[in-house]
Amino acid sequence: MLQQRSKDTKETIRLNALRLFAKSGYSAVSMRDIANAVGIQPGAIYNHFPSKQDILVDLMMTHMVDLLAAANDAMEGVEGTRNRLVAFARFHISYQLDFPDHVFIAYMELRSLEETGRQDVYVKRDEYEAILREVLEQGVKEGTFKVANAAVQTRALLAMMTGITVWFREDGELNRDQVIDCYVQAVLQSVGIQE
Amino acid sequence: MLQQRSKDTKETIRLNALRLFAKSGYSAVSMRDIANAVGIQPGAIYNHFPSKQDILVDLMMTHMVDLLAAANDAMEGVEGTRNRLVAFARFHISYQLDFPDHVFIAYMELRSLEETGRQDVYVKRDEYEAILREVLEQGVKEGTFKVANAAVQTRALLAMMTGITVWFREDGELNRDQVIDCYVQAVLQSVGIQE
DNA sequence: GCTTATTACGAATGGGCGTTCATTTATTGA
DNA sequence: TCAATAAATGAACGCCCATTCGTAATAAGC
Repeated sequence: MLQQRSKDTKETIRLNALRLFAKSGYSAVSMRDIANAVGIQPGAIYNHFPSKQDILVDLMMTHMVDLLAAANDAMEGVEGTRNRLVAFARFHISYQLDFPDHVFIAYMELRSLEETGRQDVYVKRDEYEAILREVLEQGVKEGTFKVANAAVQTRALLAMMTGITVWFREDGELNRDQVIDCYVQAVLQSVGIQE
Repeated sequence: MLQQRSKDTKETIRLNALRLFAKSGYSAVSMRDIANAVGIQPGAIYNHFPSKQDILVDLMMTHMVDLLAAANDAMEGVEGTRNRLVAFARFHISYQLDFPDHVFIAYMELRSLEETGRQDVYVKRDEYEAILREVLEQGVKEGTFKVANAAVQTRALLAMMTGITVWFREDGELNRDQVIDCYVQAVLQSVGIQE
């Protein structure tokens, strides 16, 4: 039997675990499933991750850190609350569409995390939510936006935009940019801005 | 050992399975977990349901049927697109808050359903989405609403409103009615209506 | 009160689970 | 070149899984 010997086995494990977790859910995926997908024996995974739980924590934390960095990047230098809202919306939706699996497990598998990892993820998520919330608060303060409660609206908008991955298909009736435009318009109007 | 003998064991199984599935996910919950919660032996469940999968199908289909009936009820006799939109929004959000576990598993455990049950649920879900979509289409036709694409906006709004259960707590900063008002305003504004 | 249908128990089935480990093989650095 | 390290195998561990089944206890109909 030929042995696959490569430096990036760890990365391959990550990729396959992510895909499988996203498709079937953390608890429905076994270490054997992951090992099969990678093409190694189950035991070999433990050379790279101390446990199944650690794979999930790794995936979720990596995602949150990357997401935050990318978001801050996208917002940097954008001036004006309206522009900042549009920038955030476009960034968020694009990110969902680019990394649907990451987003899905970060959202869905919080309950599969043991306490330690969960708290870390919560902190990052709050940090991410704060970016949008601050834009909304600023807009309300200036009178640009009409929003009853910025914190509530933040969660409402994030849920709205995140939901896109549930139904969007690249080969569907509308293409990516058309759908993004629809959502951006909905976001803008929802804060009381008419085009 | 005392034996619990009651006609509504089946209903108790349903209740506990729902609660456990919502908390931990279908595949993370074992028949032993359910039996423990009910206070019977695992084997006894099979007097009421032919399999674990059938419990899930039962829960999801019952929910979808109830949801549809309640929605049609709530919309009956409501005239005018704006009123109908508000009625639907209020109904949908209230229903989420009243039955968060039902809603959660109907949304989350579609992937745990085998093909047969899944198709049935999809049909019901489409039927439900159609109620909102038709309101939006009507509003666009009359010029009451400003919406780029009614089908997209339907999914966007449903995702937004459904997301409320993720964070809302009855003992939180805002009470139920205040939160509903926030969401209704966001919904109305998102279709281009200013209060 | 007795028969019959329900519903429960409790033990067993075969199989899959996460994880461990002794061992072998490949790669790396001096 | 050769020891040291890293990464794989493959078999095993004990445990839990969904489900089955013979048997016992209960409830319902006559």
